[in-house]
Amino acid sequence: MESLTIGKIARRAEVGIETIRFYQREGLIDEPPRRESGYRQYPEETVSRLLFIKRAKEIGFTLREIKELLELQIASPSTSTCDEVRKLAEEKIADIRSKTEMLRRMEAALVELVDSCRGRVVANSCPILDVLQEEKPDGAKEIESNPSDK
Amino acid sequence: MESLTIGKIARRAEVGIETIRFYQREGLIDEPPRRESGYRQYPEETVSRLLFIKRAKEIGFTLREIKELLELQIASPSTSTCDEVRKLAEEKIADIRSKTEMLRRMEAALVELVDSCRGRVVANSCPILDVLQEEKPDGAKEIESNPSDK
DNA sequence: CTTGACTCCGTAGTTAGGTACGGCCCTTAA
DNA sequence: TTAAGGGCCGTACCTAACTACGGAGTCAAG
Repeated sequence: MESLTIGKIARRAEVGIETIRFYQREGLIDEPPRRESGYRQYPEETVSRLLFIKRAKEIGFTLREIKELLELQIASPSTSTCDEVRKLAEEKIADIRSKTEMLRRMEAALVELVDSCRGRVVANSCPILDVLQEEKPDGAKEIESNPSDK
Repeated sequence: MESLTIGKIARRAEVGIETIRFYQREGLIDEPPRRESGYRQYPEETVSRLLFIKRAKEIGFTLREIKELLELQIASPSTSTCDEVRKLAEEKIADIRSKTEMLRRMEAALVELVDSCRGRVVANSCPILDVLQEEKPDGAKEIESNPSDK
């Protein structure tokens, strides 16, 4: 009763039908049950999955990474993978924090830019690139002792 | 004196030489001055630019978008563009906030996952996809009155 | 019971973003 | 002064992630 054709989930998730077939081949979407005719029958849930993929792509995850993220939930098969799951999840959290930090800096730089524009003062050198100035708050790391970089 | 060859900035920014030439062609890096021999001479600043591009790519910006971001600083030519600059900057801020929000949700979901793993309770259905459940805190928008989506 | 929209599949083509090649010239340290 | 290691250029190639095609079977509204 609550099953959808590929065309319907495509419209709901705002992706192409071919894209869904592609994700299927790549293992991001499970192979759904079929009618006798061969038509795919998707559960509602698949729409969420597609939306998740879309959003995750927007924040720079590759399909490979997104697949890993999605698999983090289905780690039920063997309980021994719990540590692995935790490890991978922690890696992803680190990725996410790094991305968030960059976004925070970029937002600050852009807000500053907008403010200076509002104040009728067009900053001659807007601070987008300053995003990186702060990259190493202390100069402890990267002493650049590499002699090949003459 | 403070000029670098393409190989040196490539090593400093940890990108390939060919990539730099490619960015040059695409207009993300200005054409630098040359020696009589034709060798490119880059200022230190170019390294920051390359690092910025790298980081911006990691958070899902395309090269086209990154170019726009970089151009937001050099809006000095005509003061009349101030409004345009502000408009574009505000759009980018909105993009950034949307990305940040998705990252915040994903991080929360993963932290929850790690916590439940730690507690020796492997959640049977980990909450990665719940990221989307909250997508519309109120159900006001998207009434889905489209009759073609039968 | 037909007709127009939908779906099937395999395969080929496309775009973004690099990456490699190769023949030749330049630089620099021994 | 020479040889190893850059660097120059144009062009060709590559991977990821789609996107399109086409011929044949299916569904459902009228």
